[in-house]
Amino acid sequence: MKKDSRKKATIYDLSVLSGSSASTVSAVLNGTWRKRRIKESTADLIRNLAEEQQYTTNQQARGLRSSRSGLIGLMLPVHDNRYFSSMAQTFEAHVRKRGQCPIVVSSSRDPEEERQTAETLVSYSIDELFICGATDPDSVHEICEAAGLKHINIDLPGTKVHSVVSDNYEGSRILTEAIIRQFPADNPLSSDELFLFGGRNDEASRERIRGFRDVKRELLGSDFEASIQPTNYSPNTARVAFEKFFNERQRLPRALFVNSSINFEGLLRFMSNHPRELFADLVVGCFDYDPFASFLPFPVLMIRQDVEGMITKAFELIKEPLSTPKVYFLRPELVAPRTALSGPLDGLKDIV
Amino acid sequence: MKKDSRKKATIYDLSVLSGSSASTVSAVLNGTWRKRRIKESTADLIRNLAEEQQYTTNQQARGLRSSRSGLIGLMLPVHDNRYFSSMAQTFEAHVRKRGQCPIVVSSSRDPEEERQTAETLVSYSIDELFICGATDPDSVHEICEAAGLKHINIDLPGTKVHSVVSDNYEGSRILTEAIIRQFPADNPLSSDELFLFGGRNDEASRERIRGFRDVKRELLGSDFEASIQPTNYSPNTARVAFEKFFNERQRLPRALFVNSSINFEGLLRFMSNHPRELFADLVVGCFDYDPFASFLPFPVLMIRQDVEGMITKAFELIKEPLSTPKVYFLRPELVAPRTALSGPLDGLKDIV
DNA sequence: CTTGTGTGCACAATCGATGGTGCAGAAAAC
DNA sequence: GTTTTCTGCACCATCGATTGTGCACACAAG
Repeated sequence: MKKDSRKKATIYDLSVLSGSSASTVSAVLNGTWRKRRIKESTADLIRNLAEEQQYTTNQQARGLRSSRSGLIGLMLPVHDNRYFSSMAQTFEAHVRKRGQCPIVVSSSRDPEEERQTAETLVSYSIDELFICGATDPDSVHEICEAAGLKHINIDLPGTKVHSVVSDNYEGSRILTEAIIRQFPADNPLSSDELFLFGGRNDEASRERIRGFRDVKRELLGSDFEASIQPTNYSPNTARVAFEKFFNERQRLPRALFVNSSINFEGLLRFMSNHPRELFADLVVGCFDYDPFASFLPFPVLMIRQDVEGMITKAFELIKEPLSTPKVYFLRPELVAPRTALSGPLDGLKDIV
Repeated sequence: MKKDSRKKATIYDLSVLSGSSASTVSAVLNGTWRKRRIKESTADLIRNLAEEQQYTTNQQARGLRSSRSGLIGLMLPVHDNRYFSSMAQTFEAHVRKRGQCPIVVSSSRDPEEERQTAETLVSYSIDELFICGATDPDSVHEICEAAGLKHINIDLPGTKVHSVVSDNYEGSRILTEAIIRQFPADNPLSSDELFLFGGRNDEASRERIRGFRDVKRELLGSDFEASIQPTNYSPNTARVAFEKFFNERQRLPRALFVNSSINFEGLLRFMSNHPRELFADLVVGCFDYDPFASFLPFPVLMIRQDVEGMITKAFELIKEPLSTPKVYFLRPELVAPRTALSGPLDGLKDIV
């Protein structure tokens, strides 16, 4: 029987019902009651009433008082992509395990939007912020710093706090080498037949390009300026780049290093305008893993970044007092063509 | 010059600095100052100070007082899937446009977790809740109702408030028919060669199954009980179902209707254990669109649900006073094989 | 010079929880 | 029987904003 079934019960309601003070109710319900020497029986009474009244604590009030909220934020560039959505999925599982509330927000890789998003999150007194793939992590840092908000960089490193990123150089080397080895000895790939499309001037792309170039030089003897075709992380810009390439030479390279599944979608758009024969002998390496992409008609070598590892490491590091900011590298994994890996969804129990 | 550059400025700080009262500062900063007949010059002064002090309003305090938070929630089954992640992406764009803060949370299709998630969101006084793909929307409704929280169902309908869902029956008919027409007249598909895998006993699956059966009977003359193989929304359960089918008959059906891209991942897992020749003549229809899936080696017909339309409609409906709960159907779209559609990411400005 | 009408703002209660402090009564020590 | 030590809890300020109310002063009307 709620007094007013319309509005939520507060500790004051329970205080009246139980005959104790609001502070006693509060202590009982937030677990500090032993410290306050509340009788077991009083606690029981209050807990029962709370149950009966369907009491839940008002987190805004609690947060206001304690300047903490129980919210843990993850800032992503975008949602709609298997890499970032698995990041979100994995992040949520970790936060839930700690009994807190995950809040995932995207900021479109726009530095201004990143800052605004951070400001917004700060204004809700979130407890920690995981900054994933931010274009300008350091200015997000300033905002967090000013608010005394713990934070950490994932995927793209910053210089002000610890970062957890993929070992993009090594991953890129592995991928580039695998692409090259995909070709038979009697008809090997030559340097001018392997191009990298996608990415932009961020740390990840730079490292991948470096790995790509190094391996090309080591295994194919040389590289050349035009083998890198940055397109930004946009499907459409990538599509345009492929079209342009194709229009100029009437063919695609024999092998492509595609710098993210988002750019790979640009290749798909290109493909939809061209006959499938054009891709019969193509070999693609993609820095990112997408299960469907792995089964395309041509060999697709993929790099799966260690999302679970990054999140785990980030959770460890975020609580550490900041010494000098370090960057932790996690080695990503090469995924052979036609491979369906399990993902964060497999951790969920099957509901029938 | 902040007084204490460490802690955030409050209206009281600005009140001291400006020589006005806190209520004046508050009114100026939240826009109600004209109503309160504050002088333009006072307002200017305060706004400048706010800027200077990098004031941002504490949303917890504001929310506590006004029992609103500016947070708009979206509850998803899972993140890691193109359908739901595009839902999140689209939702965010809409919420941002309204100047509010999106918060996206997943609840694993677990009714208990759905309820808990709803409780949590309620305790943060979120302003509206979009319930997407919930297993038990009606008990989430109870929670929202009790808290006076506006809410709406998306993707899977409830009976207590308005719902916006795909026209699954019609979509399924379109898809089934397209699968059948994919086969040539001289070697047409027969009823016993077309199976539906995936889904479970939810409204969407039931409607899709109904459409599937109706079209089979209309175009192929008959249907049979075993043509439906529910597997739950789990990649692995789907894989097992395919394995079982294959072990029993040493082949796959000529054509498959796969009831969600999640189940399609189960087919991928099956594929990775079998030679590609096995799939040379396969035709797959999938209820969900994924750009990479569309380019697999065999023809993949896909249904793209109108995410943008659903979100838009949901935003319209959620503010309407509740008459009798209605279900709004949005017709999904058939996507031909090898089609790369643009998505919510294309709306973002290109940052270089 | 008084009454009336605006203008421009300050005051104070309030939202719901937290946590420091203090106090009454019981039990234990002397 | 008095003093000390525990128990068990109540009181109250506080977090930072919002908002209804009221008041002082200026100016116009009568």
